[in-house]
Amino acid sequence: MITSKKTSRPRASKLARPSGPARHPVPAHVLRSFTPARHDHRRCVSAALSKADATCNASGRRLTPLRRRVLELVWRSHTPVKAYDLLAALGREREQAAPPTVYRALDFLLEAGLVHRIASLNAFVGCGEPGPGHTGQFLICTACGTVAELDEPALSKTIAASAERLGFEVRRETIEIAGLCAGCRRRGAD
Amino acid sequence: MITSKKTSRPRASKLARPSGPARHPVPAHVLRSFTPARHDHRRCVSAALSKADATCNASGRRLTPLRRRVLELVWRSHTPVKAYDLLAALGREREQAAPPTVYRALDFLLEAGLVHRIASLNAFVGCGEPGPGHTGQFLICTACGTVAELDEPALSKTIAASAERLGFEVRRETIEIAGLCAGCRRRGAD
DNA sequence: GAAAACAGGTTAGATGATAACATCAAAGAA
DNA sequence: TTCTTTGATGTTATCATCTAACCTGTTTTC
Repeated sequence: MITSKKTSRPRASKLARPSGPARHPVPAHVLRSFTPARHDHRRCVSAALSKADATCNASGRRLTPLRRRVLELVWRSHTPVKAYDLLAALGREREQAAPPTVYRALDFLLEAGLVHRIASLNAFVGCGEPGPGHTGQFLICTACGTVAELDEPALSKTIAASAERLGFEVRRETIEIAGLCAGCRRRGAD
Repeated sequence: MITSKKTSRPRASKLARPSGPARHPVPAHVLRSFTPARHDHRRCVSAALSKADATCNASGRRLTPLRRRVLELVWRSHTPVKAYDLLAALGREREQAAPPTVYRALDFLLEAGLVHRIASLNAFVGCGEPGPGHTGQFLICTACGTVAELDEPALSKTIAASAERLGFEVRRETIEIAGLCAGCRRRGAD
């Protein structure tokens, strides 16, 4: 995952989202869209880190160098990243890196709402719109591995209605939809 | 899980669902409801096994003694069962029981649609309405551990609509809603 | 009855996650 | 400032979950 990251090309400074006639314009409820084929991923990552700095400052949380570094590694890829891949990446750049190092950082980032855990993959993705309250709704492409994050109130509303009828009190929603993203369908991925 | 199963009382042969004025009558889209406090669980399990026999016969799959036994162990409890609890239970009744024994049986049962995997718990539950095509929608009570399975077309429809707008082709839905069931709320569980 | 396909046993190990305790640094109180 | 408390991380060990690979025996199919 981490190892297979495509080296981003700094000079391809098109807009982050292609300006041509997109076949599937990104609706407003999409917190994190599928990766445009070519985009300046450096910008993508640094934007995420800036947001993280801001939200941590605002909430009085300490985004330490280690935590920030783990967040950066998570954002390095648009596909979910495994804890042990993070561990390996950390191990390459510093002496000390044991499982608790990574898991503690991830716990912090999860709690701060900066990353999400994808239960069906045992993996983690950066959150496109950090902050409390929004729940995980994900579309996961099984071909390219990319994840899009939704915040679809209609979905939560439907769930709430269904739960209501059974007298069930909703606390946490795990919604992970696996399938094929538009790009992979177009190029005929299975 | 397996170890903490309540011994079912064979003589309490009320109906499986209480006939009194239920506060939350079970709607039709509920494939597997929260356990009524008292029900003849033996009947519950044997019904599941009969259904399994039937669907396997119909589809030409071989529900071997081992697979059938694992399915029975899964159904022993209305809460999701962990693979290693199954392994321990098997180990008590036969010599040979290693992880692959259980995981292979579970793979078969998953494929046959006889059990579901709850990704957020790394655990398995029996499927209330075996057969292909229906996707996992679960309400999970964090207090008593019981799981209800839904087949709420409105939910799938909402997801389909959302995916459609992004050109995403849905293949598999993982919907796991954690919270409190009616019973646990009533008795004031946290 | 031989070949092929399938079920299961067995060994080993990869991957995922946590407990428990030690150390050091930052933040707040005296 | 110095002391004290809290929080972050290092370190070791272990538990939990899942899979690969290879082998044996049993059905199924031809």
